[in-house]
Amino acid sequence: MKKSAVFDLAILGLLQESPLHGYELRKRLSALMGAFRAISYGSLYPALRALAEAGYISETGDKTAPGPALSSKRARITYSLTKLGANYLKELLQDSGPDAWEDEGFGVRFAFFAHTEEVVRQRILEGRRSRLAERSSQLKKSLANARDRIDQYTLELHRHGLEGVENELRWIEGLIAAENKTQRTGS
Amino acid sequence: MKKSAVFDLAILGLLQESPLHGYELRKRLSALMGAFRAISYGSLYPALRALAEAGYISETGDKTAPGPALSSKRARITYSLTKLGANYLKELLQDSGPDAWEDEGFGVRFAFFAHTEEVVRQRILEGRRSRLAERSSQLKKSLANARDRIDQYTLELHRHGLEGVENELRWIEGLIAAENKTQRTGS
DNA sequence: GACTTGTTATATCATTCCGATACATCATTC
DNA sequence: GAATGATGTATCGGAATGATATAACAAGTC
Repeated sequence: MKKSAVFDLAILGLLQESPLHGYELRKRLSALMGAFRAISYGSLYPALRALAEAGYISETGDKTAPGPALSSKRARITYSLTKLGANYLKELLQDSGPDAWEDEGFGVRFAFFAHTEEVVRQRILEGRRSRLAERSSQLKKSLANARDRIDQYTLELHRHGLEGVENELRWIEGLIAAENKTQRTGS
Repeated sequence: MKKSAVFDLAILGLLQESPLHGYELRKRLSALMGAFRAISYGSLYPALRALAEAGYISETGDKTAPGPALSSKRARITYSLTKLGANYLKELLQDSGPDAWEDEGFGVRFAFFAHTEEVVRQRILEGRRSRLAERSSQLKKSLANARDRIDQYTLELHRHGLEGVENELRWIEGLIAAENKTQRTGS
């Protein structure tokens, strides 16, 4: 029943900036996720339909074209955010729970930080920081334990994994510092 | 029909070292994937069953216990690699195609590098290197284009993504250099 | 002894999600 | 004019997840 809220957020957030059709939406979505894999149409179109049914977005396009002239232009459905959808988006942007700082969700949330309240931003960054710190200490422990028992290659793989986590941790800490500075200065 | 071969490889590779039961296997599998998410039992058990049916692994355990004494010990099925499975594993370890250097597969392949031939190792590393180089240049281009058009936060997200890719690229290049050195020195 | 809590262990199922594919229009290049 | 490739909407089978059920056992606690 409760589908991926992050997904909805990404769609609504992109539509907030400007109305888009599915193809373009997918491209932006993929860009948003960055290095991650692109989402498929098999996920996108059903999600759009669900959002439309819920009244959060509206479809306008040549699909429901006035009868005769449907062959003149290419079928192309433009989705735009409704007022109801804008409210829902605002609500989603308030959330600072685990979904917001776990791996799948964080990138999307961060991308919309410009539309997120200062307090919420800080909570999310702090949540992510503590998540990464926990993972880092786990990896360190596991590395220390395994040091002698395991394969050189596996060891190197884990070492590199730890390095990546610590890199992101430093990044987050820099962001938190920047947020605090901005706050004190008053934007 | 052709399920995830990487998955099979990971299971067979772990069972090669020692026979294991499902629960322990899952833990090792998760550790192997490192920071990535753990695979679920809903994937593991069907996969084990399929491998058993194919004759690559054998199940031995108290499940098929001698009738009366089945309540004495906890049900626990131990899986071990068969000769057929060992051959199949060897075959899988020969592969140096795209599956071996894409994101999902590379980590697993690398973890079993100790059981992989020198030539294959080099091909896989080179494949990964070129994959990462391509991604890096794409990201750079996209960053240069977007510089002025997009959000500060989104920009920072992409910048950090690029940083991560370049980090891994340097790591891979270091590994390639190390392999070459080892090869020239003769192990 | 009875109780909770936590770990080990196997198993299934609905929902979700992806990859492939099909179809069609338009722009470009040769 | 015809091939190629980008744009665009849409669906389907199969695969994977997340949640959940069940159960034996261990360790502590009251």
